Amino acid sequence: MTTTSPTTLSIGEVSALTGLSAHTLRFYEQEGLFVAPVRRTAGGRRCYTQEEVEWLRVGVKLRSSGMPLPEIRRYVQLVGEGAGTEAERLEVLRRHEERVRQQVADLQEALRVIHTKVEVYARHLAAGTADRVWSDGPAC
Amino acid sequence: MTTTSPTTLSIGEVSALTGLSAHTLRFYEQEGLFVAPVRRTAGGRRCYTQEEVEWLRVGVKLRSSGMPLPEIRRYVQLVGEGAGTEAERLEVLRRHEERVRQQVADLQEALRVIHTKVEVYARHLAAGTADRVWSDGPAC
DNA sequence: CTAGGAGCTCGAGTCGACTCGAGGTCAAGT
DNA sequence: ACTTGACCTCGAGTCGACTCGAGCTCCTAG
Repeated sequence: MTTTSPTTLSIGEVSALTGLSAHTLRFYEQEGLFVAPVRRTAGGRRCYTQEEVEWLRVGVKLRSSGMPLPEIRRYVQLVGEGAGTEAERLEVLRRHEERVRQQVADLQEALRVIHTKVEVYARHLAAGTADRVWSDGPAC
Repeated sequence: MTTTSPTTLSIGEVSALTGLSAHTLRFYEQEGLFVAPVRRTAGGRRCYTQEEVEWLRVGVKLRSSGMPLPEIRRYVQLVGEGAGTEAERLEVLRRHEERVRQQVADLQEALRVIHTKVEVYARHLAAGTADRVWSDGPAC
């Protein structure tokens, strides 16, 4: 991957740094997930600033926690509008935070159910090694 | 929705009970998420047993925690094969349990990042009410 | 006996977020 | 000058899990 000046990074470098593919980085730009289009070199190649990479680190967490692209775009757009939009940005983030907390709670509930089942199987297998494992009751 | 005998349930009843749509219940059946095809009335309508509904409660948790249909199908198939497959069933469940734990951990990490950002905005807004909110440093 | 709601099958459509490929350009080492 | 590998754009394809609709049948209450 191309190496760029000390303060600026090629798409390949950013890809390595963020774990996003170059394809995805271009896609995100096109989807408006950067405050402004990424700057280009004379030859037309993207060069990312440190700040953009910083934002990507956050953006990746927003995505991986399930924030839809349109909502991220909205947030970015607010940032782009500058001062005065902070309250709404906060609201967007808070709403998402709440959703993630709910998600975690739901997963933990699922985990409870799954783990119970795991325990049942584990117990029966431990008890029945070299023996017939229970064949009564619901089979699943 | 049609009401059925005391021990058996119509698709509408099961839908109400599990939160899955009738469409989805049929889809699941076709995808092999039941040990055997659901029994039918003389008129060709599905009638679910209590046991099947019991299983759906578990199945729903597996799905909602992200287990892919093919893996659920595999588990169901093992159940269908009867005694002797318990060890593999356990393994399938354990593998999924592990994935869910990882998912939770990832979400919690994302939550940490998001919450930090929320706090930053909250603090700045609290400090700057009726004043200009910070306009220095990275804008996002 | 008839009306209307619940079910049935089958095939097609949707949705979001990538992911890929073709066909070309740019740049750095030899 | 050439080769090679990283980039570029644009449009199309993929994937999983539903979701919907058309056109038909069934059943029960009035």
